[in-house]
Amino acid sequence: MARRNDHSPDELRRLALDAARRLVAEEGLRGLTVRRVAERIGYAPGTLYNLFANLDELVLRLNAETLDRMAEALAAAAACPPMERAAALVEAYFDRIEAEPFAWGVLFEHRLPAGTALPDWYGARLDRLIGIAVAALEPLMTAWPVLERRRAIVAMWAGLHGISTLAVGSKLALVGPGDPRALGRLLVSRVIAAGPP
Amino acid sequence: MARRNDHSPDELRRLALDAARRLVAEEGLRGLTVRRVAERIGYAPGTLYNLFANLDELVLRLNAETLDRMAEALAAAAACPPMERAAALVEAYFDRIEAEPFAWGVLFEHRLPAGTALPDWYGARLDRLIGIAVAALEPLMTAWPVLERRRAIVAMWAGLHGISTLAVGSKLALVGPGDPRALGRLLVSRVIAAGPP
DNA sequence: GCAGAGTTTTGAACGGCGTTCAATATGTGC
DNA sequence: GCACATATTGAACGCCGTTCAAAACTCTGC
Repeated sequence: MARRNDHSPDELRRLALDAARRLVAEEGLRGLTVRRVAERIGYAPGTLYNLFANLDELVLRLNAETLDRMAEALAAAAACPPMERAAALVEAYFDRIEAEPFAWGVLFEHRLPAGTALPDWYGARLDRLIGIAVAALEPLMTAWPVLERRRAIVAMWAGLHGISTLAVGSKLALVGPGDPRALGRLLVSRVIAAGPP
Repeated sequence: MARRNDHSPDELRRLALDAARRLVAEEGLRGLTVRRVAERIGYAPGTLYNLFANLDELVLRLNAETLDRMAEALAAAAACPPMERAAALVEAYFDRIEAEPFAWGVLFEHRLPAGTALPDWYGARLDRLIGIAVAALEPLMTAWPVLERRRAIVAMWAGLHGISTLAVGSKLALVGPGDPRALGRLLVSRVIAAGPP
């Protein structure tokens, strides 16, 4: 069989990624298998290997789209008056995660085999995200020297990831009071206000 | 076959966890399988199911020990003059992670099947860890109201986890300058110094 | 219409996985 | 020695990711 002509390769990739996203939303990374994706889109497992090098690449593509969605949410939130901007970004960040907690979890749960590096197109997504945060927050950090601002923003960024990761894995509730959003607000507002050491 | 009497059940669990830790150190979570652990300790795969309910429990036990080691490292670092304590804790934290980066990664990479809660004995480990940080740092946070201190410490704690997770998965280098330790120091020192919003 | 070339799709096959469980080998107490 | 209890085994099951020769399809040139 070949060229069923139902779908172009790009359409097939779209179908596969949508099916994968749905599987992840339902059961997390453990529920995402090549065979199940294939079944959901009505093709044989082998077909997926024409579209992606292997399951790892499919997961990376899925994660890239998750990052893109976050980037759009943050960019939209950044378009507000400077005074409210930091708070708006934090809210948008957690809104996005709560909309798709499993997909966000996969971002950290998935690791490439030892020795395999993340592809460039994936790194570009991370860059874009941090770039949005830097552009939005830098002007607010009047207490910081210009050259230190990016570093501080990366620290906040990583800090938010930590909070959200622990929250998604329900390892945060065990440890203390306060919802993740409050912790995120705390972290970001304190670092912005504090100024350098 | 039965009662080979080479090892008591507790000794067997010890052997299995040691083998598991070595496998993780070599290849990460992907390299940790029931069959390989069994092979390394010279028993059949089925035997491991007398010692652990399943592979998930084995991983949780391994993670619990990883948390215990971190707790000991932090407790040791906290026994220093208050002025140096925050910095000492951050250094000890990253020292520990660098000693076993793969094992630390497994802490976040591993998720239980959807719907399964973390067991109590695991939560106790998390509690002990955060308790050590709270006891060590609370006295330093003179700018914070007493009731807010724990919340702020949890936020820092989660923030450090974010930094270390991104660093271990090499998703941090892609995004900005500065080594993880510097970001950790920045986060902790700024929150401690800042005082509440 | 048709033949052949060129692709896409298939599905069986492979080795490995977690997990179960009847059968078995080894102890212990009599 | 013998029966009881238990720790251990390893084959079996159903799943997994991945490969690849064969098959099914489309397209081209006639």
